[in-house]
Amino acid sequence: MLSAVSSLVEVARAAGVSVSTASRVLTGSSHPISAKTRAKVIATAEKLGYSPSALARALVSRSSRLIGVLVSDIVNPYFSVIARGIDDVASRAGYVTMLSNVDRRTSTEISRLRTMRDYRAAGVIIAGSGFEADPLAPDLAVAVGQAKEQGIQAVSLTSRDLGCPVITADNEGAAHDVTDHLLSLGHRRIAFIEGPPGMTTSKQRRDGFLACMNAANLSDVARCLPGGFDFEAGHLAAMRLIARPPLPDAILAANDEAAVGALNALRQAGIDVPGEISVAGINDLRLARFVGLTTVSLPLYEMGAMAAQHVIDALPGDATTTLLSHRVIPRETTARRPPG
Amino acid sequence: MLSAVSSLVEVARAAGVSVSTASRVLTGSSHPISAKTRAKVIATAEKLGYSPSALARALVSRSSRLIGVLVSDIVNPYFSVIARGIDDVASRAGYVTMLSNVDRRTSTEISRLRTMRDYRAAGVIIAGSGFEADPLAPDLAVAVGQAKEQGIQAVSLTSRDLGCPVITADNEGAAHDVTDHLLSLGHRRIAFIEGPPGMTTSKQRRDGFLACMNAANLSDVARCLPGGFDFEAGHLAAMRLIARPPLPDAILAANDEAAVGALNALRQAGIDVPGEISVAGINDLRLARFVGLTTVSLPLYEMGAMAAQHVIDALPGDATTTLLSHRVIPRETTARRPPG
DNA sequence: AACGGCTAGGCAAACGTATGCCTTAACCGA
DNA sequence: TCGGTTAAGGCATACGTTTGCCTAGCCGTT
Repeated sequence: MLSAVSSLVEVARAAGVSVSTASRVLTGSSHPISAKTRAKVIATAEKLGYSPSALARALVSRSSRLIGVLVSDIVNPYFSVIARGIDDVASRAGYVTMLSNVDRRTSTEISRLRTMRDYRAAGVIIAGSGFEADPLAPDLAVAVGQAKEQGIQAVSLTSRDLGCPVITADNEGAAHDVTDHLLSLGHRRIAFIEGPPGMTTSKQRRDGFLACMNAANLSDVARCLPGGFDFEAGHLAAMRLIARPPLPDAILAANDEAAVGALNALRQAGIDVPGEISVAGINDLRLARFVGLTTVSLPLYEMGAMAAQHVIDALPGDATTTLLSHRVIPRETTARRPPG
Repeated sequence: MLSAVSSLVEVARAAGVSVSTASRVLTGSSHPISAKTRAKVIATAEKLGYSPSALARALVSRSSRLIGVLVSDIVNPYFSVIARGIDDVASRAGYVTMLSNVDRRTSTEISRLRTMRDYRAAGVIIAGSGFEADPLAPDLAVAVGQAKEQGIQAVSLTSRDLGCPVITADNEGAAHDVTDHLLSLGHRRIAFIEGPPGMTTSKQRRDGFLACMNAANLSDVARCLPGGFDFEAGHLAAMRLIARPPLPDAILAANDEAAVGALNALRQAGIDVPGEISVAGINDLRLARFVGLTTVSLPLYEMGAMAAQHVIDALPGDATTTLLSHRVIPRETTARRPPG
């Protein structure tokens, strides 16, 4: 209470024991300590408001309880749900997360990864957006390699080839299944609003869509439009569809936000959803529930949780890929195709 | 590249200099070093993939570049925007943020604060939800006091009495101004859907609403309904209003999410917004733009940025309160009151 | 009586870095 | 020639822990 900062040394002195004894009491070591001494040390530590230096601990034990988390943008609900999953299992295990926003910039990703390394993080979870085609991508892989060499666990949440285990959603399957849902409602001419070009996730979702359409022998009426992962992109893409009739039977957007943007454009144009056209998205963010959007729920929280658990358990598994399952959530923006 | 982990000692040896010289080169100390030696050290460090231990640095310099951030729930956009503001200025200054979700539980808040202290954070930014009436609130203040004694900067983002500087939005003013906006559109009978009971923010927003109504001599037609900060709460509150006609002229919700919930209930009941009734919220989350909700924009990002800057600059200012300004954003859910 | 094992506790080294202080050499002006 | 300043670099200590190894006493066994 009096001293500005109290170290183990001070606690030991005040309790009349050696530093090692104090340490052993406070860490709950298996080394035998008399009940009396133990109580004395604990009481003294309490009284002095002792706070063990996690820094010193990490230094000597050569392992911190820090987990680095790299996301594109924490404001994006996609990433915040992942981050939440990570933090929940991390803090339950006594770990703390270092969060960093990298804004889809691989160079930033590399630099932040280096920072996490400097802090001797137990592990790093990379949930950046994953631009496969980025010329810096190999450098990132190198940085990941260096981290691993230093004993830092790395886990990727997008399936880029980073030389570390990947835990991710089955994006392709998700897109496939929601497409299938639209087909089961009788829709045939389906337009797909793509995600940002170059991103792994974008590609996987488009592949899923096309695979499903192909399997149904509908590849000739499948249509892909350039889009993006945000509201405006969806809005714009839908406007373009509206401008060149006839409208498709249904629109699938690579993303809930884009789907809502499309929804908005359609309704502004006086087009009834789902009366005249169905709309669906992917992700099942809270937003989707608000507007009643049909979508597919991705295991984002679980991805984060699992990745954190992987780091904490110091699991190996170098090139393993874990695919978590999804679920189509039908809501009010999709309906059976109207006759005619 | 070869050694699993390389320390300054190894770099020094490999470069044929002493540890202190290596240190001075790598930290850019003002101590004079010959250009040749400097180059040699830098090259060696590069070749060995040297990563300076931030832990050891922090230990010896007695100050880390870690900033603790306590939020209720990072998935809530309110907090993620704040967190983004923090991280942007933090990482630009070479700091890294430790994020922790405390779920409105003061006990968790205290425990996480302790963890941040153990890591000798340079500062802690407390953006928990702020339950004033919580019996543990004094304990939190004590924990903050201990942290400060240890040289840890503390900043609160809600105006609880924590004995540390407060940087916050003018919640009362925001509610006042958006109420005023509704009045200026001719509305008189306004219903306010409150936030969760016991929270500072809830109370301030209600106060702002009531103050504005009082000033307009309309306290007799001002009506407050219990609500909450989420979609369901707004939905429920609106349902109750619908069940007992007549409808008010307008509804102000303490929150965008609740406002959207109310909007949803009204439209489900076939009530035209803004034709028959106006609806407004507070916060101006992305969601508000999507649904065209009239709201008031709060400086959440700036709050975070400013708090981080405060920590980094190690500013004093014990009991100071900084109020950041807001702006009413009229959109499509409010309109002039229909005649009759 | 000698010895093994257990309990309780202390000593000191190590983790990786920063920095105050010292030494040496070179250089400059008087 | 000499004192003084400056450049360049090394030595050693400190930061706050953990932990392997050692000591001392005590008890029980043979």
